[in-house]
Amino acid sequence: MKLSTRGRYGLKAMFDLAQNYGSGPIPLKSVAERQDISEHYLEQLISSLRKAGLVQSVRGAQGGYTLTRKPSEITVADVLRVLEGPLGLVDCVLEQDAVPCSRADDCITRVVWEKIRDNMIKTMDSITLQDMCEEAERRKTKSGNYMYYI
Amino acid sequence: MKLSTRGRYGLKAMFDLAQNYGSGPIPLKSVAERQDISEHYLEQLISSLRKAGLVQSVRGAQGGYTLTRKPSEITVADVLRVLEGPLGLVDCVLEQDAVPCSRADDCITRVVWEKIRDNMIKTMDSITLQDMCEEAERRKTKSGNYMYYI
DNA sequence: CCGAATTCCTATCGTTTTAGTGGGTATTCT
DNA sequence: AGAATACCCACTAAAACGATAGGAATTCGG
Repeated sequence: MKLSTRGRYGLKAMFDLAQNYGSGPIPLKSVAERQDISEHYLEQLISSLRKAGLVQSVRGAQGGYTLTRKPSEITVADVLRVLEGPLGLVDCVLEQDAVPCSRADDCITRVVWEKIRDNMIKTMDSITLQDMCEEAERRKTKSGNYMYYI
Repeated sequence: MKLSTRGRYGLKAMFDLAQNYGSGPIPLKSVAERQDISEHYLEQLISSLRKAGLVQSVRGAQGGYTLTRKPSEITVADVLRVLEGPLGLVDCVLEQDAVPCSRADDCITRVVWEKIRDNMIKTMDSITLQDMCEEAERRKTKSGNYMYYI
């Protein structure tokens, strides 16, 4: 029931771009270093994100990636859908292209998976990259205050 | 982000035992047939469930498995914990034995995974095998009524 | 105009996990 | 005795995972 590294790394990268939103294109190398991810592997993930329209790229020296929308307009669900595929814990209740099982009509476990999926999506939809940046800000402030006490 | 067949088949099997709760030991063969699962494979799953104390077995002819608690006292989360391991979408926020990452202190994505985990568990904790049996009952009744209209 | 920085692309690969199957032994009921 | 059942350990084919390899194309700065 684990997320793959695609989703984990991808969200980290998107969060990084959100934190640097407004500073022009961010080279992937710096994202990879800050987030401690293999740059080459991250390339593949960001490629998916670009094709999905969540980021845009500038090629050549001084190039890099930027979010195509404001951090407040990109949710965790948006990112995970691109990198992990349609959301849902089992194939028969995916948001998109669900693969129905033979006994879909009277399958009770299916009802369970649907409930879990809906709750999961609700949570993922409710968190934006902006929220994550604000949380990071709060923490920075906290530890900043802490410094004054030393 | 998919559940493995362990969790899927296991919940089906537990639901089957719940529907037959009170009818003495249910042979695995019949569960496997009704739920359309390889009996030999299901053996391995039920073995985990037995060791975890969710079912008990009676050996020999006319033997089989029964739930150790009432269906109302077994939740979906109970079953999935046994078959899928500690709940959580990423290793660093598992309920049990979480594997902290290097930057656990200021990892913001971690906060996101925690929220998702908590919501998922809340949902899974709220659904019992009893609930599933009642849902099945409702459907049976419905299709029964439907027959009268033809 | 050159060279460094960067995105972009396709292929390959070792490891781990998954979803079983095989081939039995032990126990209990009829 | 014989059938039905639980129980156990090993094995395996296929898929998924998490990269790595090796470059081509583009763009900026000096």
